[in-house]
Amino acid sequence: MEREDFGALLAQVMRRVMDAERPILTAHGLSMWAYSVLSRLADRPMETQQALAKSIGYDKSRLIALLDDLERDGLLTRQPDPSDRRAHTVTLTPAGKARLHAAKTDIHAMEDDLLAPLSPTEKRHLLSALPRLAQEP
Amino acid sequence: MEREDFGALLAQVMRRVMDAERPILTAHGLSMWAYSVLSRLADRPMETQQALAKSIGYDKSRLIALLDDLERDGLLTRQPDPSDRRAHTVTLTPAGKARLHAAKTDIHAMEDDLLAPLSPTEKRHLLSALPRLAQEP
DNA sequence: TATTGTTATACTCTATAACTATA
DNA sequence: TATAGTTATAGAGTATAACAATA
Repeated sequence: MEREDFGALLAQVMRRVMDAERPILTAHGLSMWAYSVLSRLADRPMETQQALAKSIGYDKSRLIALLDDLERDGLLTRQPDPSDRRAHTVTLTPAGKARLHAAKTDIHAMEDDLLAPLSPTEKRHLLSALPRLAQEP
Repeated sequence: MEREDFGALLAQVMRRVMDAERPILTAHGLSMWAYSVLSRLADRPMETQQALAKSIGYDKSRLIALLDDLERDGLLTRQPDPSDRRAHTVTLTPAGKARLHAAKTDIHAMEDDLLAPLSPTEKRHLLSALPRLAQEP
């Protein structure tokens, strides 16, 4: 086998990143999925919970309990859409933004540490290549 | 938030790769973990099952049933180490090597496809950077 | 006593299908 | 009828502890 699997390499790096991320998120009172939800809502509110679930690759039924917790903690709000009262718009609260920002700061510091072995050029190439690989062509 | 999380990017790419890998492995009669075991054994046999479990990030207790299946299918053998009869050396059979090679060929083709949007330089940088990020410093 | 492979068991995560309320 | 959110439940995946054989 001439070359190592790209997927296997990704998995190994992923494992390292997640192992380093878990304690940071725990310290901020967030699970991995909670962090994923808050991150997704940082840019703009989501019109429906279903769209939110799909965009982070989560199941709409599992999302309920997660949103319940985050809402109870005051990190986000669910508001029925006036034009379609079945749908709920999910919005980050100021407290949610603050919590996210605090966690993200620590995570970025950890990631910078992890990426330190790379040269600036490599780092730049990596961070420019990954987004293109992430989305369907 | 100035930049996207490295971890989030990795997760997205990982999701794409795994979605593309699953049907290929199924076609070759392998689960993700089975493929991981065979890949790990490709270079050289493992002296103990415990070492094998650790090196692929799996649980030693869960490994049992997986090895049972792979052994029953004739893809690998477990042999008690003569010097320590508690330990079992796990070795790939010719059939195991053939199955792995067939699967790996298809997976590499899929990966080449997935990496196609990158320039040769980017691809080279990526495949050289990941192994260094994969291992602890 | 400690370790390897193994088994049993409990726990978490995930997917599926059904229910309600709106449309 | 179809869809958004929700609930309930079954199944897969995972972790933990305990056991027998060997060191």
